[in-house]
Amino acid sequence: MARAAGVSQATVSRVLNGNAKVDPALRELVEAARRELDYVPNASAKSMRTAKSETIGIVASEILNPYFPRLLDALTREARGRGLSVLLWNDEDPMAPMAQAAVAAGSVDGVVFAAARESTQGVDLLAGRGIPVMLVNRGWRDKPVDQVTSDHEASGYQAADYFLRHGRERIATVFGPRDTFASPAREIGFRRRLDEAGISIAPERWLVGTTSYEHGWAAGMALLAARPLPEAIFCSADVIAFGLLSALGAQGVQVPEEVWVMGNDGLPMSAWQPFDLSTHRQPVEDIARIGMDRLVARMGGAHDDPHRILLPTELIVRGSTAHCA
Amino acid sequence: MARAAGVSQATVSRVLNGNAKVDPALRELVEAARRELDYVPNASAKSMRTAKSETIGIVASEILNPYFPRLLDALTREARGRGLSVLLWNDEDPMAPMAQAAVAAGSVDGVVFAAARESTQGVDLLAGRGIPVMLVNRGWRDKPVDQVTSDHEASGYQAADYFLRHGRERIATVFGPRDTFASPAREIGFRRRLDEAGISIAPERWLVGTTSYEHGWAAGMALLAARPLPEAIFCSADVIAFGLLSALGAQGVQVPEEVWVMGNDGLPMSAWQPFDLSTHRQPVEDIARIGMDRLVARMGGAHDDPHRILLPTELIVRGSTAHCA
DNA sequence: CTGAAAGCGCTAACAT
DNA sequence: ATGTTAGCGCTTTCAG
Repeated sequence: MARAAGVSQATVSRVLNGNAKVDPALRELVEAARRELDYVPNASAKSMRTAKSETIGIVASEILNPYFPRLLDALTREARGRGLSVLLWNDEDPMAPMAQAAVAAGSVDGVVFAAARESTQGVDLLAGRGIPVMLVNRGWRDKPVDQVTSDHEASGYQAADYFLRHGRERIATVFGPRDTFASPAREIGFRRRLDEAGISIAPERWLVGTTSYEHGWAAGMALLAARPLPEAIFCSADVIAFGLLSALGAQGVQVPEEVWVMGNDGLPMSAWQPFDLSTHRQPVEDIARIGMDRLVARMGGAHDDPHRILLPTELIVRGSTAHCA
Repeated sequence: MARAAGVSQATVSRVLNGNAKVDPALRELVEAARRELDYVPNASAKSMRTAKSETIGIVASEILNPYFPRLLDALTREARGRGLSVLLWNDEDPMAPMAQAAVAAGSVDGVVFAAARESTQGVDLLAGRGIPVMLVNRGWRDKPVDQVTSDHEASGYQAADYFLRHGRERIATVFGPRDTFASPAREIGFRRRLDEAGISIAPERWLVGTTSYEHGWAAGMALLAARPLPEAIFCSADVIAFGLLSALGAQGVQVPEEVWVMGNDGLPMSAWQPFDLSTHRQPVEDIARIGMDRLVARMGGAHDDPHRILLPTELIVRGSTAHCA
């Protein structure tokens, strides 16, 4: 390439990186040669020399969770907009071994944890070594690690508040796993609002299981077994609510006339007619943008205290709660 | 690392790569030091020296298509099982510029095209330069490029055959975009079976649009406007069928009593009670496994003719067609 | 402002 | 069987 342009290797580097002052004539020579040859600098050589890879890794453990594609789409767009490549690790191990190895090998400059489950050790290992780490949509109050998340606890609180404001006090709830971040936070928020109102829920109406259609279905069947029916049911994830609504429908229970149902996540699917589900929309694009901003700042050497950013969710009222009985 | 183990750099390399014979005592020395230091060889240096990155790229243009997560999950698992890293490019440009740049920079050894749309130019550029390229779930009869895909045309043929075998001859169809691979192939197969039976479909009952719930909904509304209703409707994607079923339901049309509906893809969601959709299941895991096998062979230097592998889909009969009117 | 040269951390050829 | 050495393609001093 330097030969083709008739200049030194150093000049090529200077032109391509735009750092130093180069004579316009030489610059044009280099750029012509680059166009001619479709030249792209070798990433390994550059990375070895600079100790930067211009690549981030994303740790994902739940690609099949219907919540994930939106987040992945947003994250990859943000990365692209910043000239960063994305390594995707489909890894459910809490140690995040693929991330550890890639960081140790210098393959990535930073790591986004998008995994739903609480993989403390993997994050600790990286953060402890000073590697730029970003937690998206995972609250983790005590850890000195950057994190951007929608305010799961507030959305739980607001869901309960919405039920109570509309006079629905005989309530049931269906939650996802306790070893994730979002679901327990929503539980805490929901319970807090109930406590304020002095309302309690019997254990058999406070169900915990997986984040899945199947769990929602099973929960629906279980809740229908006892009378009187709840006036309102909160699900910690839309996909759970889909299963619940399906079970209610299969048993001939009218929503919202007999029971209100509210989900959480704001999946596009929640607007589909058979569900028409009231829910809280998560600001996924904002999470990705702000999170990536922060990660890039860390990779650029920012040494300030970790940020913990909570973004508000937006209540979307649809047919599953809209019409009073 | 060589210093820590008290041996030469070359011996370290030999132990870690396991290629050459090394004295067991020295080997143990090296391995002890590696455990001690958590040493991982620098990926850039290795890559520069070997001109291999042990990384593949995946070109994806439709992360939000509900079909995609299963494929991505399967592909990343297969890659991990082979010790390959995965760069994900969320890129809807037909030239696949991110893939071009990464290949030119030596960042990847091979490229999987998982994009639904027909991005001919990007594939041509890579394949023309002899880069290992794999097309998953995209038929491309004429191109000298490896490809593994479910047999979209056969699944269309079988869907029509199923309708006709059950005496459903007043048929409507709802397809996805013509500039993709899967949908037109399904169209061709479906039409071929109809032609064999001498059955034709009026243009207003042969709808083409996007692969989306919304298109399915709109198609449903359009098809309901004319009487008599079709006896059976084929959708080229499950997600279209979801919209169609929703529209039929909203208009009080009974499925399957009044109309049969069949989808295509075999999404897990198609089993959900509100849809209970007959469909063709794509062998996504097999596609990923066989495709990755082939790509790895190419990256290993295989120079034989491109493979074009068609995998059969499996008809799943559910409530949307099961019960005769 | 430009070129020459060193060196990033590996692997492979060569020498022992 | 092991060590020594060259060199992959860049960026960055350092001279000029």
